[in-house]
Amino acid sequence: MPKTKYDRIYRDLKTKIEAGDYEYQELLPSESSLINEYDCSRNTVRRAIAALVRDGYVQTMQGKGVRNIYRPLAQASFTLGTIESFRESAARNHQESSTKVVCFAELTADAKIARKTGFAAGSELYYLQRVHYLDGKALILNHNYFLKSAVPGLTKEIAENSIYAYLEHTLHMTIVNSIRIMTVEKITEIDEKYLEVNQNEYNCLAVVSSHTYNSDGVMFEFTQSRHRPDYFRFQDNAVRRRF
Amino acid sequence: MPKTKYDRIYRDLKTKIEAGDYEYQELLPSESSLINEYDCSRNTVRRAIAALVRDGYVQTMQGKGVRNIYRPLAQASFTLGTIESFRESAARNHQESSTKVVCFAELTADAKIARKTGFAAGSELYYLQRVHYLDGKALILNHNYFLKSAVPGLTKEIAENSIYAYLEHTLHMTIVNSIRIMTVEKITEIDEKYLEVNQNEYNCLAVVSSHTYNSDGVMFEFTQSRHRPDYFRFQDNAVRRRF
DNA sequence: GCCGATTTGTCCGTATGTATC
DNA sequence: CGATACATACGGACAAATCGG
Repeated sequence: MPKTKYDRIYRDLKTKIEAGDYEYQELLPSESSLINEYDCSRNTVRRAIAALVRDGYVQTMQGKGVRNIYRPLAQASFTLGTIESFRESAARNHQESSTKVVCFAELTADAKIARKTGFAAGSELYYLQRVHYLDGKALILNHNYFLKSAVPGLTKEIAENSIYAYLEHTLHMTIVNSIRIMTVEKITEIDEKYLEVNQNEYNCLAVVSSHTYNSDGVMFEFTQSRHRPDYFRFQDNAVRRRF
Repeated sequence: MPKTKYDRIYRDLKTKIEAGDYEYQELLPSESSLINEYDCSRNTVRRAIAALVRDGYVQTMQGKGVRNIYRPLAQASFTLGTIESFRESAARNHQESSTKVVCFAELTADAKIARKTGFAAGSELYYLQRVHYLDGKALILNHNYFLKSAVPGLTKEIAENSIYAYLEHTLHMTIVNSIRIMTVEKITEIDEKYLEVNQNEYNCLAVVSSHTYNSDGVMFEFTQSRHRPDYFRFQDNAVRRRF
């Protein structure tokens, strides 16, 4: 599966760390021994290690070595920094997932929708409402807007499964990056209807709005994900920039 | 100020992009012309560009070039992926900030605190409650726990200003990374007291819990930041991993 | 305190592959 | 098809930090 050399090394080390091959705080093998082990250049090893640093798995110390700081998560959570479909993060957390399409429509963006989504007014769009279930519980209500010209042939059946699999494997689109904003908003009647939250308990929910781009540089998706507050959980590894 | 060559290039390009030197969707100069412009190797240019990709400023396209996708933010927000002190993000957003220490205590971690913070039971800790103000409004209630052995000599006066400045410039500590979890929690009386939120309007708030490590690999800080929901706003640029 | 060995950090040059135009 | 552009990979040199003798 790994297409490149550094990816193979990255995955191999990551698997070993997750399996507990290195103690918490233990040093990994030095770069030079990894070079021998994987029969590659120093740059290639360093690239794999840099990816582990970004993941929060290890930290590097000049003159000392590379330390394992990985701690298994106590609870399942979504991740920041990388794009994952709902199905993918469910699989990563070893959870059962399913998706129900409660609305599938085609529309033309008016001024209000344009302002809300960032698409140009007049754009032809698919508009979907989808509910994501994890281990049988309704957790997320998604409002998806897809640019029809970039995502032709979308159907309700595809949306019940994985839209991203359709984009990547059938349309051969390359998804590149997604700019996301997380906020907290008041709960609405629609939220209540699909997410079965008791307003007396929680009167707001977590909202993740995202603008997603493909390799042609076109923003092809705007999505607003409304998360049940009691199950909302995002994880992030932040690094200090030292310049 | 930039200590390395790739940092100088990174900052220079970033400044130009923010200043609007390149149109949205316009291509940046090719790697080879940047090599000439900055008189450096290809690796160095690529490293600077990789940092801009991570920031969500540009996207690279094999065979085509590097496209500017930077859009100035409509609203101020905190960032994910990088560690910023409250003062630093306020400055980035051109906002006035101040901090009030409402509790400064020293304590020894019992079993309950150990479970909550991740410090070993018996650890000597500083415990602080601080309220952060932005443009005069109380936005964040922070519960900080610092490991006394790693952060000696902390005082209320230091905490009123910038603890991170003290850590980095006085103690010469190197802050490396921070593992953060974002959740939504019910509002408490303490929150209400300091953040002046009307419970009828919002009965919950956004909580960011973080475990922060220094270059010795010790977790020296656990912080729970409780954000006023109506001003909570975090931004993230996620990339699709393509392997 | 010094020195040498080890380890990571920065930077360079080159070769080859792949995608675009 | 050739020229251009980014992607991967290799190898080498020197700097900076750490550690043990």
